Amino acid sequence: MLDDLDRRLLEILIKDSRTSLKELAQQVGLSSPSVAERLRRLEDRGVIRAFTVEIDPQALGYTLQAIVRIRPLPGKLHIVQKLIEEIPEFGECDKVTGDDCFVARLFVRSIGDLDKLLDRIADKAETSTAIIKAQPIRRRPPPLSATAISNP
Amino acid sequence: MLDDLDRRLLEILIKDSRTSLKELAQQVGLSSPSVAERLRRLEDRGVIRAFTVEIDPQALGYTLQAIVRIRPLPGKLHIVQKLIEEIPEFGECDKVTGDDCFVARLFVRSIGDLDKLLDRIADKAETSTAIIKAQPIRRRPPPLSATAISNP
DNA sequence: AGTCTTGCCTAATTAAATAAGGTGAAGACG
DNA sequence: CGTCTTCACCTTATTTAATTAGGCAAGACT
Repeated sequence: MLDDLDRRLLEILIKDSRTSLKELAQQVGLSSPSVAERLRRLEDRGVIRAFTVEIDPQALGYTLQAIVRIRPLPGKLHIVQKLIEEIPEFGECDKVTGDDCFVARLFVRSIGDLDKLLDRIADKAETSTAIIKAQPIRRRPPPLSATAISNP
Repeated sequence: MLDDLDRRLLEILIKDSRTSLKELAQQVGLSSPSVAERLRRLEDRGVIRAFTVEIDPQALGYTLQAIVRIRPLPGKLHIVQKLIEEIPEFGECDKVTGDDCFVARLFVRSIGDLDKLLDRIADKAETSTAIIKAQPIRRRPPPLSATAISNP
């Protein structure tokens, strides 16, 4: 699937996607056109979904994050999903097995805003909210090479 | 905090962080050195945390994701946290208020791997696992400008 | 009023990305 | 068993972008 060079290129790009082809090339021992070609293929294959910037919510005034578990009332599932998608403060939402149909992440500037946002869903779903106190692991990609578990 | 030009630059970079300074410059009506300077300052201020690539877990064989709620047994909190951090399949972990001390995202290649991973925590914490069936909202940054809620 | 700072500009320089064309090894096939 | 094709890579030349240096104007500060 991925060879060792691909993995090394990805590791570097995850840390800094602005790394030049030249720099990438010498780190892995290829020429820059070869690196360019590999990257193009990683994108084509969908391994690299996007080149992007990571924004710090705190720096934007979003000092509070919460995990919200959402159980739409009977018949309200689709309306609830649409509603969530349209609220930009939801920074992530997963539809999961179990009673809590959705698990979502909410970015807010204050507890007041949290309350206001949850009110907008309150008549269509039950919610349980947990305020995030710390982030032991911030978003990171899955392992690129075999791990203790996936390849024992 | 951020002016309108900063926001427009960020919006473009979020979509594609490889956008050239020249391109950015003409999109917002500045010269490229000016854009370069603004980006530098956005980084210095910590608004832009990093330039990175988004990896597709599926393309790497991680076809399954789960949300795991973790309640460490008495006295095991730190050990559990350390354990989680060291398992690369955890792609995210938040420490939250409430009974479920941690809420984490797990990337796995199979149900079997999920089971093996949870076993490694089983003697130190209680866990509740929800398999992700769909992702109505994939990771996205908080809103850059005022919203209905945060500025009513 | 004078001067400092800030944010921007243009022009020149340096550096990087891309395009074109060639080489050699591995596997496919007559 | 040899030849042909494909593939991944290389180097070099060209194009394009980033950076540096220096200057200008507006608003803040003394």
